[in-house]
Amino acid sequence: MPEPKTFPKALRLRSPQQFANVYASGIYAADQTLVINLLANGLTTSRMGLSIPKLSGDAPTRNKWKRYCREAFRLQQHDLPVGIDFVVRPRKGAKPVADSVADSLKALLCRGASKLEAGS
RNA sequence: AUGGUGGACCGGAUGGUCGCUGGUUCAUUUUAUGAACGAGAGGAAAGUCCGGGCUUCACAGAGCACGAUGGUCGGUAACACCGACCGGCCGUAAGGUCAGGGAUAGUGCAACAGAAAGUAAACCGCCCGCUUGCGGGUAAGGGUGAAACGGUGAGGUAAGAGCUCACCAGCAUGUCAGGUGACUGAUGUGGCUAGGCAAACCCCAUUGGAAGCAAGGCCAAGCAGGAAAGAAGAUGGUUUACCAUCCGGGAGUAGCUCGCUCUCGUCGAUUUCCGGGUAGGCUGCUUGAGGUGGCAAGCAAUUGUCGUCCUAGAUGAAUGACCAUCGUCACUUCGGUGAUGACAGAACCCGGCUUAUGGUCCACCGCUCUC
RNA sequence: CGGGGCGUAGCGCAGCCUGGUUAGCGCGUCUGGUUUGGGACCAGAAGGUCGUGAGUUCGAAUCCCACCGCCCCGA
Repeated sequence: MPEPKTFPKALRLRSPQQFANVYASGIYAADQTLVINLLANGLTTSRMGLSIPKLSGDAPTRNKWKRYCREAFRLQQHDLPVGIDFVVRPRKGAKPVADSVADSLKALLCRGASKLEAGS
């Protein structure tokens, strides 16, 4: 029986306070596609927040970013490190492509998790 | 076939798997979780350029100021929108386009050139006089300019001139006919010339209260106040606390004045400055000038009536990903292969306008060729 | 949702309100002079769709309208 690949509200960051905490940690990882800020949350699951600025493009383009990021997290969530709050934002100038977003998310989270352990 | 003009429509369809948002029902039931069912971006959702609905501000009352609109008639909840018609301009035409009221209400503007740029004016020229350079007459001719105070002909004269006359153009004004009207057609009179720019100020007519769903209403939670400035009282009723009138101060009526409302008059309204708390939930929130089909009225915009349908409500913010079949397009070795797009994403809701953009169809016009 | 401002030479600005004759100023660039050479200095030159498109006017950077881009406020 495979684990359910859902994405309810409990797996999202929803308040300005949560976002501020993540940014305050100062730990991040980046590549050609994405930039991710991380913070250990002490829970058994990871939670994702999205920050798509106006510079990323017009409204349809920003929607694409959000949907690709959510899809990437939903489908891969059981292969990713747990107990992390993180905020995803697109790299300046990058184009929203589904495959590269998924690869980038996984690689950056693994890298960020090891950084968190090293820091603590 | 080719070039053009105007208009209408569409914005892929069906099924499956995994997700997301909110709705209804059921189950567990403290929050919540699960299951089933059915719903889930646009023609422009955009720009925010107009007009409304709705809500609040307490009165929306007057005058001034400020803004908007500007052919006529109609449509509409309303408009700067739409329809029909009238007039000017552009186009061979189909058609397009126009802030399209007023220049004898007033003030103003016109560089350079040119003699002169607006109650006209004499540079050259023409004519007369005296005389070798001036005085007078003259707007027919030259030249300048975007624009120069009507055109043609005849009379007239020293030379000329609407100086006079005829016709034409144009202006003002009256009558008749048609039209609801803008206006059109015909005709008379006047005086011979009145120029352009009001997207220059302005005048005229019509019209506009302001702010916006972060409006507004309800609930929960939470905190701490301090400093400075600061007006004028009087009379009457009279159970020393209120009421009434006058006077004065302040606030509101997002410009000013009046008016109106509220409030205070030393036990201190109010204003300014510093500091402190909250940034949660519910509601407004989707059934509406609503869509769609028939019939009727109207040239049309649109309206009436009957039937039928219920069709997004998010809030770190849903509407997505993959697969199959069909459709469409491109390439093609006719087996297939590839693409499935362009502009673009609801945030209180409608009516328009503007801008962006892929395609299909229809009607009409010009030219050439063929039958 | 509401309000305001800007766009002119490579850069920073003026001119716009009140339309007109060659669209100016500073820095920078180029050429020449001066110097052994450079800098500084002196002389001269080049460089402009006035954001885009329509309109009003004889004439538009200027007035009017629409659009594009950028910036800043308020709730």
